[in-house]
Amino acid sequence: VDPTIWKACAGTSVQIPTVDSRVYYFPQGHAEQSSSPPLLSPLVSSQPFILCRILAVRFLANTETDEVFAKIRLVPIDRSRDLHVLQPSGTKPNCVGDEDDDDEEVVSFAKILTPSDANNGGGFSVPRFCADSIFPPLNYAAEPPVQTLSIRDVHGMVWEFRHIYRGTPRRHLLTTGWSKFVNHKKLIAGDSVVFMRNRRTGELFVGVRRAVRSNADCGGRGD
Amino acid sequence: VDPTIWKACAGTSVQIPTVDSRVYYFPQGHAEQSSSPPLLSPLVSSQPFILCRILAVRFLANTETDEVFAKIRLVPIDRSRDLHVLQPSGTKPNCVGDEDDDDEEVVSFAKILTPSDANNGGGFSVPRFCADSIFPPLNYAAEPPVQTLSIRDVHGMVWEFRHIYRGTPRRHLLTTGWSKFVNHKKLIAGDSVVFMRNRRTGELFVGVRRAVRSNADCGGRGD
DNA sequence: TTGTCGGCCGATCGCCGACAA
DNA sequence: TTGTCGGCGATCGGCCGACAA
Repeated sequence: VDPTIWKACAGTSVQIPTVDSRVYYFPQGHAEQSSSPPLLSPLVSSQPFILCRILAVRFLANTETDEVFAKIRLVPIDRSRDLHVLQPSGTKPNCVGDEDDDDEEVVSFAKILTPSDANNGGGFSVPRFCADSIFPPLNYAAEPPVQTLSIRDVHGMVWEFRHIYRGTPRRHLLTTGWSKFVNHKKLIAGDSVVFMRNRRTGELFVGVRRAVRSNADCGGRGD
Repeated sequence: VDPTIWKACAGTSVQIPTVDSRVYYFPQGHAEQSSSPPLLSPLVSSQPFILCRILAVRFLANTETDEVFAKIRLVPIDRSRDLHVLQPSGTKPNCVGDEDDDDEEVVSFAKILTPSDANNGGGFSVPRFCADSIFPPLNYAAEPPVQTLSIRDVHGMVWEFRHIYRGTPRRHLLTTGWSKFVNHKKLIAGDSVVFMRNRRTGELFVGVRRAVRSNADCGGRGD
């Protein structure tokens, strides 16, 4: 996944350290968060934290859920032992050297899906700011102003959406194509979509953030 | 899976040897047919065939495809080494001692699905013989004669079908419920369904046989 | 006897403006 | 500005008899 798109999908609360920077690795925290706890030697897991150098960072996305995550390869600074570490998105090692490398070549906008966006007649209310700053300008002379957007997801798959400006009062909507997207990505109210535009090329991208579900939200809906 | 139901699903061309009978095990054939070739010691795989005794037979069904298969545990007769062997349905070891244990407590009928059965308006043409010999008799005094059949698949899941006798000329059809079954089992024209009735209890069962697809049939339809 | 077709009816999908928060 | 609602037209699923193989 392109790192800039990846960062826009992950959001600004996620900071990934750069290669060669130094971080503290917390074995305990890694074991608690990982679905498949890492195999660590007792020597490693007995330490509360270990100063490491970052060898490599890979920006990835889950094939099924579209959720972004990074694989960060660490090497202890006082030892030569090599570790593979899976770093869940939304968390980060405590960075010692933190470099902000924001070139802002991608502008993005995120919206939490309302029940109407996720459930009802297959439409999406586009906030005015998103339509103005992300989508190509409509021809407002036309009646109604309408265009078809081709938007790439993190896998490179292209989705088409009918973008129309209508209703009284006027508002921006995504209609045809939206419902298929929601169903395919299994989005529900509370999840977020992220629309992005590359400032240079004008290319559009769409990402997905799943809502953090508390146990209470998980009832019913077994399939 | 109940062995009698299993056998009806597999069809008469499949013969599974009984426990304690002796068979020849062909390592080469096993390796060629298995999707995950067995790990065999060179001593075993270098032999063309090995006389074995059958320790245990388990009748199973694939959770996704409903296809039946058996796990047969063998032990070489001249050695004490123990092997786990997956026996694909539709093939069999060459039986030395073959016992036919058919008590015929289940009567079955198989039909290859026509395009109309699989694709069109959600109906299934029930061959007269199947309706007469497998399904409970309809009340032909009613207009139209109709009943709801509750039929169990190999996993024990119950499916409901509306069985009606109508049209000119009259014929047996499965209507409501059939389409859901076809979609859930991902059946296409050329596949078969097997209807079974337990003579003693009258209980109904339904099984599925996938058509053997040549490479030419596999084009398109990627999902 | 049974495979396929066109007709037709009802359910669902999804686009729409109205309205209010 | 935008979330939700009811209306309604188009589409689709699926039940039907006709007809022919």
